Amino acid sequence: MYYYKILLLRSSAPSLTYHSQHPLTVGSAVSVPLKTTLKEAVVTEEVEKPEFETAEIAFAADTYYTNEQIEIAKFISEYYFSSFGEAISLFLPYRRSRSPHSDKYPKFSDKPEIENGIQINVGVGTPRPTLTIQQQKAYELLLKKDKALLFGVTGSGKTEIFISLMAKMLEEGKTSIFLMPEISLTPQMEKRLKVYFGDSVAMWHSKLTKKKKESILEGIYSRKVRIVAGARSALFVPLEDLGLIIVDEEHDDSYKAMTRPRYHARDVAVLMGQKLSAKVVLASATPSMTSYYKYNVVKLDKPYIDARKKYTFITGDSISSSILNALYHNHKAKEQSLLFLPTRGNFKYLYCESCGKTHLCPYCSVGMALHRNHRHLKCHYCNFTEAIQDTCTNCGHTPLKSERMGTQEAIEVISTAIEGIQIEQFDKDSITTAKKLKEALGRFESGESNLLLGTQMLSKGHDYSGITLSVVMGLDYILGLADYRARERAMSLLFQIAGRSGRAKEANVIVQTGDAAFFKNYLSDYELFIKDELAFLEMAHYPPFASLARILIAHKDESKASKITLDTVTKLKAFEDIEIVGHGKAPVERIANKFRFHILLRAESRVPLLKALHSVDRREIEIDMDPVEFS
DNA sequence: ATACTAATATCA
DNA sequence: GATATTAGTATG
Repeated sequence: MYYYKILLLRSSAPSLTYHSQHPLTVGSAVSVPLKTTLKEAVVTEEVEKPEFETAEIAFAADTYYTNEQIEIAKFISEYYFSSFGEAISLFLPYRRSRSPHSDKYPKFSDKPEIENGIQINVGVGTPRPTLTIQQQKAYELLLKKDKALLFGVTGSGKTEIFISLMAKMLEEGKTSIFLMPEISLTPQMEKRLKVYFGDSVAMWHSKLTKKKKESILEGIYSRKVRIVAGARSALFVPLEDLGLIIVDEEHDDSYKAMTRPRYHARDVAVLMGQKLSAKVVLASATPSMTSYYKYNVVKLDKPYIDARKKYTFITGDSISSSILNALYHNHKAKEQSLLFLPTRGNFKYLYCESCGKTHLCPYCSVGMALHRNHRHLKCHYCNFTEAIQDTCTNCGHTPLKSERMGTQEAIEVISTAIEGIQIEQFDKDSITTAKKLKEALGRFESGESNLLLGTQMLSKGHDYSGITLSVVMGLDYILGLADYRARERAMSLLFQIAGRSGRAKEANVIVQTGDAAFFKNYLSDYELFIKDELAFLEMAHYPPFASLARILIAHKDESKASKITLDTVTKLKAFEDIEIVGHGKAPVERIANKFRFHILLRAESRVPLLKALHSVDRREIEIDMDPVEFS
């Protein structure tokens, strides 16, 4: 009889011991009886016969998790504070060879052309895009590096480089993973990749049907699929001989998982590359401060000088007459426009209409939030509270504004003002399915609609070549968020949205902000912004110059939530090498009838943070390492 | 995580 | 006192 410790998938239960008639290998996927049902689990360790009675492992699947997968899952569970069962569930297991007798599953170096009698797409026939001199240079630089950040403005042709790299991998008998931040971006990319890779490429994301997933997995197992492209979850597919991981739009916060395990796909990709000796390429037109600071930067310049955009800065916070005017004239000229509004959040911040500055906490250099009950202002970091201000501390302007407009309202205003304008609403509320996305983009491309109006969704990757006018609203709101990356978020957003327009023709960009000087400074050079911002982050002790963790406490009983928060803070105070930046009610005080509190922690490096956090009782709190969301 | 059990609140 | 709701605990 053999005894094994097993861990339940998608469970935070501790490891349990079961027995088996037959020997099993560590990593094997198994099914075990627990209470009344069968559960999926993983064999993690062989052990001696224990004191207590054990149940028998029901059956072993023909799939298994590799040592590397187990190691990475261990890292994820320890670093991001999830159970191992939750972490390993991210991965899809490999499948054992179906032919146990001819058990030579040759590595590609042996005889790459034929595998189980199937001809695989290899080498010679792989078509490749023609690269410009700039692209070729970047491509060759990337080939030499284990990991690097490809920094290239929109329209500089990063995708051709990705395709060349993946083609190169294909020729070497290696596979590739290509990550993009949003499911909605996959159809467009699929079209481009299929041209070069045909059936060797498969698109993967969490919304695929079970059937579709199975069919793709079959392709992966049979080595027909050699490239998997898709959203976050594509990082965990069981590709053999992985040679390359590309993380496109690496600055995008969608790579950070918002549910447990709260991992950051970009960071896990880098770790995975290291573990599997696969190349990692991060890419963006507006790289994150962290990646720019941490990795080798390969710059990709545009083959021509981009002088096609004219920026106009206006103040205000609503759809003003100048915006309506510009939209009207563009519409009259039978041209297409784009209008951006930030997502409507739950919170309002005080800002000055005149100079654009947000009213800041005197201790934290973050925006003071106007509280729901409207009776006071509060800093979400240190809990500092003060009376509502009426006058701008920066320029003396009175009164301060706190209004914000949502997409729906904007559409009403514009369609009333401009007769006959067809507006395409482009946000999470209206674009709920791939079909709706396709239809909306289709209507816009065909010219059926004239104005694309939406939220962050507009900034992500879609190519709207015909746009000649972009209006960017609400940047002041983003600048004023209680988030140490508020400036980065506002700046990258502006660059991303501006990058969507004027690809084919000359374009106007209207930017509504009270702080035009800040944006103007950097319009022609995002790298200059990065350098200045990094200096700020270093001075203010924020990542990448410090490590952050956020603790979330949610409980139906407000006093209980408060007590857990305070107890945790007390425990953490014993650790001298970590700093409790602040604690108190979370900006969104109540979700799903639960009261929410939070604690923000900071340390020089991740090590003391992890040490302290592993010592506290984690049953009633949720730990978010390297947080990107503070609501 | 989830099933099960003990503890406690709710109600006629 | 019976039942509904919640808190606590063991699972092999």
